[in-house]
Amino acid sequence: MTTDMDTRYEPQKVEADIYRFWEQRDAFRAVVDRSKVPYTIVIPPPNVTGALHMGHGLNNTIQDLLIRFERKRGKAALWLPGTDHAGIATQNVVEKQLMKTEGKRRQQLGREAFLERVWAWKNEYGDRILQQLRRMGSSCDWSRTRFTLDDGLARAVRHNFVKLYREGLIFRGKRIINWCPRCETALADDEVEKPERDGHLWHIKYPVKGKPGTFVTVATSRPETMLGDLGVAVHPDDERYAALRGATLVLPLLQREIPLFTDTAVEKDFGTGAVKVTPSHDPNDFEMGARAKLGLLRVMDDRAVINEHGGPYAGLKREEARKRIVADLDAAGLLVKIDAIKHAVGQCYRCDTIVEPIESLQWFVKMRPLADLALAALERGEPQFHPSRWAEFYKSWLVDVRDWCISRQLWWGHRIPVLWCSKGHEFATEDVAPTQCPTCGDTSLRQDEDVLDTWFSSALWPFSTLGWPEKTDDLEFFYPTDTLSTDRGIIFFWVARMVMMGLHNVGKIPFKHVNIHSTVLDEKGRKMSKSLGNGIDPLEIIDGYGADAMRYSLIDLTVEGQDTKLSITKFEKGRNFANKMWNAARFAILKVGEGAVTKPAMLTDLADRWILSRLRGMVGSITDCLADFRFNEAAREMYTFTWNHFCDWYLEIAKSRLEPTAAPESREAARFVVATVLRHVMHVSHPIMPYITERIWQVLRQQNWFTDLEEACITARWPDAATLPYDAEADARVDYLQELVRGIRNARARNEVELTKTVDVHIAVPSATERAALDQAADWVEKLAKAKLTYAQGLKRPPDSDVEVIGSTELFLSLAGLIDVGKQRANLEKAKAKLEGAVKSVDAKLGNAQFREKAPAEVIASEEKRRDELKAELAKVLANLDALPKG
RNA sequence: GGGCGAUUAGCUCAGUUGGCUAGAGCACCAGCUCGACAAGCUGGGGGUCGAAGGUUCAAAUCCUUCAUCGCCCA
Repeated sequence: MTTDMDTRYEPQKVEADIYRFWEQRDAFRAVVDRSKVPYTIVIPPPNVTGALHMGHGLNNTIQDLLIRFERKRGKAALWLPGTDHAGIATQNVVEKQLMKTEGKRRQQLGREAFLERVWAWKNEYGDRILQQLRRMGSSCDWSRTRFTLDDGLARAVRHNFVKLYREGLIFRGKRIINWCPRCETALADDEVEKPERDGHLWHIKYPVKGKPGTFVTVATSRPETMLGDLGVAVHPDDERYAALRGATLVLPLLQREIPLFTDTAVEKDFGTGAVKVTPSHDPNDFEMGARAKLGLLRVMDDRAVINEHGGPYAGLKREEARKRIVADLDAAGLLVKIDAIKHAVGQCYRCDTIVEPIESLQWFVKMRPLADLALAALERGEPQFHPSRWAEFYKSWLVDVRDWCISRQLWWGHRIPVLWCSKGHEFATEDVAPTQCPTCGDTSLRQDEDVLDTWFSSALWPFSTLGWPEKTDDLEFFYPTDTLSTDRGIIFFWVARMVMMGLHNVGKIPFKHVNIHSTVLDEKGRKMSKSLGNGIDPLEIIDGYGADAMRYSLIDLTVEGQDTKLSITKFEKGRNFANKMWNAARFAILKVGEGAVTKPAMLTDLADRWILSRLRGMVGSITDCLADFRFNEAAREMYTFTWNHFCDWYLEIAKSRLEPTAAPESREAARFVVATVLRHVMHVSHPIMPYITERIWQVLRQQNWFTDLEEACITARWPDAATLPYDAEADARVDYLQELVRGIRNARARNEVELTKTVDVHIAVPSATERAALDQAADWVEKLAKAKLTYAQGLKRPPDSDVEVIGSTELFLSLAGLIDVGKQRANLEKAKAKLEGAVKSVDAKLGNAQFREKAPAEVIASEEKRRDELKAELAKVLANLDALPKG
């Protein structure tokens, strides 16, 4: 890195070098250090198949800024990275590749050979997303990178499974599960998406046996399931069917005889009040069928093709079977009517294929006891959600929790550690290669073919990555973690399950805070998705605008709890800000030059006192904002301070004092102030904009301004606002002087005075206070306003001048020959109207007896003060208006 | 059907616990190459805060109802 600074900040030239610099210094590594307070974040592990998208961009910016902030605050900060094996998604990718390149299905290859292919794929592409995270500037401790299928995590998964199995919290049973016929696996309830779509409700007549001409009409949105009907249910109180109780119906098309039975779960008022019952293909029917002991009858295979129980429809895909069945019913005169309806149809969250509810033998986790642990923790306020409303959302799921189907008919994943011996004994074991049955010693063993839901391993992530089930130093020191930042979409999938497993296994919640970040939408407010092609690639933004610009813009745009609408042009703000910061530093370095800056014994200059006081406010505020999850406020603070206060005002004021010709004492003070401000701005901007601040920091080091400037910004200790001076007088005086400068500029613009021309300005100040302010700063007011000032109390208005009233101060701009009475009058009339309106509203308020009686004293006092000020200002405006030549 | 969120300038959004004349960025208009920055500087125009009620001395802010949009659950 060199000190040469281009006139524009060019992130492409420096980011890679800076990242290397941090890595060479081992700056991201977290060490167990009991003299420090730990601060831990575990990354939500992205899928190995994934590519960085803007949601990752935002979430990882948040995590990185928290980690950088806490690291700079002196904590032992650990950001633990890694990836998730993503069972279905990864298996799909490799299956597709296999089909494309070799025309083979995985079954043709066999389990072992196929898994070799997946591992090969993972080893080649699996860390692509981690490389992309580096581009963003993510300061993860890469030495601790974990993968949900690596040995340690596999061990944790087996340990957890066996523990839950022995505790009776994992069981195997026949239930209706969601089956994806494309992925050929079971899915958990929350892996099914249910968008509303157009469908039909077919009303079908089922003939009553032995009563020709008598029918019971049922309605269904899935007519093909009638092949599996084992009964028709009505409510026991439904008078319409009282006469038919105990009747037998004849299932159309198959002529199967099925009973009409009663069940209180039937809704009398819905449709005809009679429902067809297909126990193997619907969760409600499964329950009713069990109560009525109807038995089970699956009519579809794992690829949603009608099986041998479907009679003439055997061999048809479900869609084709539906068409044929409807046509045949119609031909038989059994189709009463077809209603168009809108209904929610389940589809696979990985491939969008319509999910088939099917009766199947699967492994489940009994969730109630675990959810109760999480609910009890929530009562204690653990974890804390940001924004807090998500706690309710999370709670609602825990209250209504259902058992979790954890077996998947996939090959890529953690194999279920349950075995059976040839005598039929079942056992679960942590042993990877068990040789005999613990019950009978039989050595002929068969392991369950299925693997576990990916979320089963993700649920252990905050502690399995720290060494659990071993009692490691890492686990003891870094657990519970501090903050989990994630998307609201996986509060149930992941957050809730981590909490339950953390409480159950480690006895402590896995994280103290859960930050639910915004959802990133496109400029039209739609979710960014591959299929819409409306995503913005973070890497393109980094290439074009720089990582800091992307990070800054994302944080600036993202209000806690609101979704973020994004378009490429939004990143210009971040880029422009980085450029501004760069140029401020460039200017400072140019003018302050090399060599030590020394703190003056006393700060005398008003502008110096003012900017340091503002700096104090900004540092304190950003510290609070970052500690309090108000990131966009922090972004705005640094922007306003750097751009408006520091660049627009302080640097402009200090320019002449930094010239070599300036008085040495004044110049030294200005050098000190510029250097100090810059140093602090780099500190507090670092969490959001790490690259540019580190780059500038390195240039500052070469300037040798400070003997105590740490070697790297990333690890330099976060500043304490309390060490900076608070100066109310300077704040107030500079506010006033800024008003004067703006007033003069305004009058100049109104009168079209050329920018190069210095104008004479007479200022009638109302009191000694304002005079004192001008005594301290007239030089820079003159410079910034391009004016020659004369000021005193009670100064009269010179001839040929325009006036600007600022509170109780009058500014008279001498305009020999250029005076335009019309413009002056318009200006004063406008001021008059505005002031009169304000005075009227204040008078109304103060004239109200209720207000005087009930409002707090300080509010009344401030209103009175305001009224006096407004009236004084109005009086001056009126007097000046009066003095204008008539006509 | 139930729950949550949103509605503020042309656009995208801020606006703490109710308390000055409601702010910013972009866009727009006018003027600026003045030795940090045109990705810039200076000045300016632009809003009855979705609607209607209510509480209050005081409402963008609290309450009720309604409208529109979005998300989640059934």
